[in-house]
Formats: sequence, C-alpha cells, structure tokens
Amino acid sequence: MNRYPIENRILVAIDCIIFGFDGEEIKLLVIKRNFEPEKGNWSLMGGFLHHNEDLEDGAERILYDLTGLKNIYVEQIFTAGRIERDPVERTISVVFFALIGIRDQDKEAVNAHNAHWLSLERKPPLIFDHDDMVAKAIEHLRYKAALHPIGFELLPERFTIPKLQKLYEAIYNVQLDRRNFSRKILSTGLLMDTGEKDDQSSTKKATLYRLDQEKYKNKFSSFWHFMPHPGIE
Amino acid sequence: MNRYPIENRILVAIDCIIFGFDGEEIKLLVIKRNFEPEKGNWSLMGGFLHHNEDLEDGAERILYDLTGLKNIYVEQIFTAGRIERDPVERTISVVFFALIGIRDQDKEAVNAHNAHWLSLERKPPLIFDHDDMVAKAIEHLRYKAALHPIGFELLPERFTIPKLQKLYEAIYNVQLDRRNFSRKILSTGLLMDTGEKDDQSSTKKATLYRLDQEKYKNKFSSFWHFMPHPGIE
DNA sequence: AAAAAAATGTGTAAGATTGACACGTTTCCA
DNA sequence: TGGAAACGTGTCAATCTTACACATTTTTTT
Repeated sequence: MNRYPIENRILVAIDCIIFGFDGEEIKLLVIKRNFEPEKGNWSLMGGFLHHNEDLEDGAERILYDLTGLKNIYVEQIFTAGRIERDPVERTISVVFFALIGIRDQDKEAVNAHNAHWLSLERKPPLIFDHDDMVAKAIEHLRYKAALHPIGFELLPERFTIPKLQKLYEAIYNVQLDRRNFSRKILSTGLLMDTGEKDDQSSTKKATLYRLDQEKYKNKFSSFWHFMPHPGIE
Repeated sequence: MNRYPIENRILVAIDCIIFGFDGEEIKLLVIKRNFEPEKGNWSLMGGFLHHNEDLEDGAERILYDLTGLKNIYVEQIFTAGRIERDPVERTISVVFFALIGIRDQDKEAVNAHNAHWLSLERKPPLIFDHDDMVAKAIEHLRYKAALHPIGFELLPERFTIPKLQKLYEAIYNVQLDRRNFSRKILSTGLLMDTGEKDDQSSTKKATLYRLDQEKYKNKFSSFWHFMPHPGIE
C-alpha cells in the first residue's frame, strides 16, 4: 500500500510571524507580496510546504528566502484552515512565530529583500486572514511571556532594566511601576551586571545587564509568575 | 486563476485527544483502529479533513462518527508534520483536544463505538506519533489550567472541593494542602454552594458546589494565577 | 455501643510578596 | 549653573502564602 484511498489532498502553506523590538515598541516583519492574487500588498512571510521537508524546516527555508534571516528559532502556534481563507483554492496554513532582537546586520539583509519592520500599533491591514494570525500570535506571546522569561529573546545581548520594562509594557499594553519592576526582575537572579552603562540613553546612564544563560536554561521550563495583575483580556 | 501552479498537495488528517476525569485520575479516550496499517492497535480518534469543511467541523465530525459524542467543544493545539510520521504517505495532522466530564450516558455511547477510556498513567503505547501528541496535549492542559479556570470542564455539574483538588493534583502531579486549596478556590467566588452533600463519598459528606456560570464567563479570559508553585517541568 | 479512623471544614500566625510611594543620584541641556 | 529627566535604592502597610492546630461528621472496628 503506498497511498490512502482518498482524493482530498490539500495545499499546505506556511506563514511566519516575526516580532522585533527596537527599544520603544514591538515591530512586525512583513513583505510586499510579489505574486497574484493580492500582489503588492502587505503580507506575512509565506510559502508552500514541500513534500520532502518538515514543517519547521519549511518555515526556516521560507524565512531565509524572503528575508535573508538565518538560524532563527521558530515556534509553531496554530493552523489556519477556514475553507475560503485563500480565494484561489483551499489552502491550510501552519503559522509559526519567532522573536528576534532587531540588529543592524539584520536590518540590511531584510531591506535587501523588500521586507519591512512595521509598528505593531500602526500597521496597515494585511492580506487574507493574516491580521487574524497576528492577533493570535500576540495572544501567544502574552501567554508565554507571562509564564516564561521569553522576553529576553527580543532584546540585544546587553540591555538595561528600563528597556526590559518598556518591552513588557509594550507586550501587555500597560504601565508598570519602575521601582517594583526592577525589584521583581532582579529577584529572579537571571540578570548579570556587566559593569557597563548604556551610552545611548539621554540622561542618567542605565546599567547594562546580560542574561545568566545557565540560570536562564534551568528556569525556562518552570513557571515564573510574571504577569501584570489586571489580566490581559 | 483557480489553482496555484504547485504540485505538492498533501493529505491532511485530524486527530482528537479527549481527556476525562473520573474523580480519581485523568483518563484518555482511545479507539482500536479498524483499518490498515496498524489495524487493531490503540489510536486517537482520527480521520481525514474533507475538502469542504473547516478544521473544527472536521474534528467534531470525526469525534461523532467514532464515539457518538456530540456538542463537544474542541480546541486546536498544534499540527504534527514530520515527513515520515505516517508510513503510508506524507500526512500532516492537525491535533485537537477537548475536556469532558465522564457521564454515564456518554459511557454507553462510547462503548458502543469500540472506544475506551484509558488511565493516562498506565496507558499502552499508541500508534504513529500519537504518544507525542498526548504529551503535548498534557502540556497544553497544564498551561491552560494554570491561567484559566478550565478544570471545571472535566467535572460533572455538581462537584466537591476535594474532587476538584484531586483533579488539580492529577493535572500537575503534585500534592496540595487541603486547607489552602479550599481557601484559594473559594476566594475566587466562582463556586456556589448547592446546599447538598455528596452521598457518594465514604466518611464525612463533602459539600456539593456548582460553577457560577456568570462569573465563570467573565473571569475566563483573565488570568487567575492558579498554579502549584514548584513549576511543572 | 463506644472508640477509632477517615475525610471534611474552619481558624490562625509567621513569613513572604506586592503596591504605592519618598528620596537621592547622575546626566543632559538651556 | 540650575533645573528637568531618567535611574537606583529604600520603606511600609496591605495582602497573600504557607504550615499548621483543632473541631465536626460519618464509617468502620472492637
């Protein structure tokens, strides 16, 4: 037996949602679609799954082809399958997401590929059901960040506590108390003082920290109860 | 244009993981597979997605056909896509899960369909990558139950606090303090005293509660910080 | 029939955590 | 040079958590 006696094989797509953080707000990586339908409109990085590749490999291939980004850890979040979600033909799409710190070398690669970082707050509508995918991805990010120290993935190797706070404020769209945030984060023991100061910032230089990789790995799988109290709707 | 110029359409399956709770331990609903390959071995409830149905509808159709269970709320958890996960041909499978209270009428329907409730602790190996799917589903359950009052879905309409505690102990595989658990649960305000006692239990009869449906719906989307502290691995 | 055992329900006190602030320090800029 | 802006540390009351003691109800044992 080489095939199931069934006729309804379906086109399987992959779409990638990449979040970045520039120190002020969360950005979404998108691309201008270069084939019909919806040619020229904003789209997530997408493509079709090949017969001989795993889902994650497909996501990484598509990401590299469309943006030049390599070695990105992608994580599957859900599969979109509404019958009419693609007007051309029935297509289900497995959606992946990734968090990256926006670095200069990445910026060049990305721009060379006609991709762009858009502000999550002020982004234009995307094609098909991609806005819905992004909404689900934000929800997923909020879930994960509430339970795991995942926020660091969005920051450069060295970062300040105020930047980290801005990140969490952007994720949950809340205002946090500077003093209490600092205390809570430091009490996790995940941060190591580099001894250096941030020379980017305008007034008093903030201390640059980096992740204690050892503790980070150990603590990652356990809950860490970091979430703003009022709830995230 | 009615089709994309691509040749690699793929078979899309759906598999359903149904958890139940009998007051002592968590059960998994499985079925003896009645077609090749792996005919006669334990399997999740599965089938192929039809061309004209949404994913959720497919899951509910398959569940009804194989077990007689109706009006079950299913929730997608992930999509399994390893190249060689099905030996017959490349198949990706969208995995759904649902929580149900094991009721007597369901038991009959289920048995009539050759399906069985197996103890999650002592279950035999399942076919293909179904064991992996179950492991992911447990993880998903732990996540959700840590943040949302989802546990009630696994209980009958009226239940006692000690039963609820047993459920949480089964989900997280921990021991909880009776007194503290009771206080924490009652403080949520989600439980309403029915005034009745559980006549099933052996020694002192425990009070039967039921969910305050109004508050349940309101509170559902917000975090509720219920999780055992040591972490869940 | 009384005593022991098992399970449930209520209370309490020490310790830890949180939330809301005060106050001092460093750096930039007018 | 003085003030504004951003950062860092400290305090304290209120709340929540943890670890128990003790009383009550029902079943089982002797």
